Amino acid sequence: MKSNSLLEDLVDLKPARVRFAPSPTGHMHLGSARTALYNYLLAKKTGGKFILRIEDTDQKRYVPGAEQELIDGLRWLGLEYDEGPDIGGPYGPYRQTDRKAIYDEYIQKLIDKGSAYPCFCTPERLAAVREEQMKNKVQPRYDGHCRGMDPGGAQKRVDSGEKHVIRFRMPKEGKTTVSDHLRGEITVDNTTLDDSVLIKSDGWPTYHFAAMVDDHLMEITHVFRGSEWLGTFPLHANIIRAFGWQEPVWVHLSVFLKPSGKGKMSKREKEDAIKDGYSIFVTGMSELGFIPEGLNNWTALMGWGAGETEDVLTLSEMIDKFDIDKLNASPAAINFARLDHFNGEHIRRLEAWDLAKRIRPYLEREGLVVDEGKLQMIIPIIRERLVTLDDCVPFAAWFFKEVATPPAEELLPKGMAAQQVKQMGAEVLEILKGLPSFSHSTVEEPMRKYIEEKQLSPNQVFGFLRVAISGQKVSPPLFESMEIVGRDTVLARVARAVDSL
RNA sequence: GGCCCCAUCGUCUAGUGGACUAGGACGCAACCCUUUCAAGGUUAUGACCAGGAUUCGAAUUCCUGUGGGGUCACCA
Repeated sequence: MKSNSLLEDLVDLKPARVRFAPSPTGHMHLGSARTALYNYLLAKKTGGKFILRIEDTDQKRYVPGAEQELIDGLRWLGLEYDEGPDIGGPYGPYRQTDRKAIYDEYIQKLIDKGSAYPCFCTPERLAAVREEQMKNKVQPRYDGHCRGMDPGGAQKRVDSGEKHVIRFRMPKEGKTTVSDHLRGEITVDNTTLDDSVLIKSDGWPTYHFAAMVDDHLMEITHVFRGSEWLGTFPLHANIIRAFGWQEPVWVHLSVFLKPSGKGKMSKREKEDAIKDGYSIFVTGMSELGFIPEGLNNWTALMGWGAGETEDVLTLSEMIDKFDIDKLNASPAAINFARLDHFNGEHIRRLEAWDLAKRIRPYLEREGLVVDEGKLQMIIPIIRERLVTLDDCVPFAAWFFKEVATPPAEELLPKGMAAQQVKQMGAEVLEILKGLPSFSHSTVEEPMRKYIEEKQLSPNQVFGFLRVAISGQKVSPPLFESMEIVGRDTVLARVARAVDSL
């Protein structure tokens, strides 16, 4: 519920305890990155705590290495957490599989209160019931077979080791009203709610139970989660109310849609994204040359109206501006072109030494031996040309390796014959050789003078030199490049080009 | 299909009854700058889903429809 009463503003500014609670079942998705970011921003904004909790109660879906990837992803994004499985904290443990005793204790409390009950129905019976319901066009729901069982008798069967689950005893009458910070109040008829499973027959809790218990015990004040939880929101509220606990502020974030805006990313779109040089996973993004500053900025603004004008924001500016009242409830289509824009902007804002450090791996990945001094000199002439870090390869790789003699057709500027170019090259070479010093400023002037004398266009002379020296039609600015590769290399490559014509 | 959520330029968004001739950003187009590619600068195109209702006045409130999304597990 949007509110700007003074009282609620003050409440919002109390230090928040927020958590990012992923399950280690695969790669870290862009949507997760945004959820983590919003959590982080609110924690920093209010001077609160950002917590990482691993929700790994489903061993069937457990993916080895996924937890580490999550942690690495968070660190890479710059979203340091204050409490988590690998660093500990006063509310631990932070991995749900390490909290089994806690869930056992709390489910017993719920059973004792009469708000939960053991259910001995077999999966086969449940499937049959569901099938029958579907056939009769009624909504598939648990039929309450074990709901009315005598607690003492049920307990005996449990004690004897009979296989069972624990279900929530959902109120059968009335309505449940829940409140989402972005959407206001949502009221549903309790008849539409189900007696959901809280503890599975393997003894582990479901999300519904574990997350509610943990959020309470960890004193979570705000829950950011995807809108896919809206359907089970009333269930969660009822569980919390059955315990008599206080609810956190709920913020259900909208989902990311595929670029067309029609539906969420499918397998097909994920493959298309890869083909286009993008990814919907955080780790993929870093390999593709995106930087955390750019990625954070991009995801932050999908679902958040940060301001009227300035869109390029650093993490600390985001903390400054962050406001959960400004979050948007409508779904947002992924727009990779916008990511390019933010990434380029943030690359240009990096300190030269920082950019050099970040670019180096992409060059080395190409098998190049990168000289630090040279790299430093290259930064100023390529930085505004980079959209992603790996764009440095086409612009800068040639500085660090031998380049093959370009084919004649590449060497010839438009509308010039080979003989003419050969002569031009020879003349230019002579001028270059005669220069007392060799820097971008001492080279440019004589070159321009030559162009004027010969009534040539800059394109003709510079184009030839560019290809002769870099081996490419596109390069960073010519004279700065010449200075960096050095006089000897320039002379040798120009001479070689002239000879080849 | 039931239930729930959402609805402003192609996309992300600003907008909380009059300051809206609806603002910004990305993209697209044009021009300027220019040795290539960029970056930068200037300009242009471009939207309140539809219909009712409330009101002196609606992008903003309400209703209906339509469209889109989510969810209906012993997954999270």
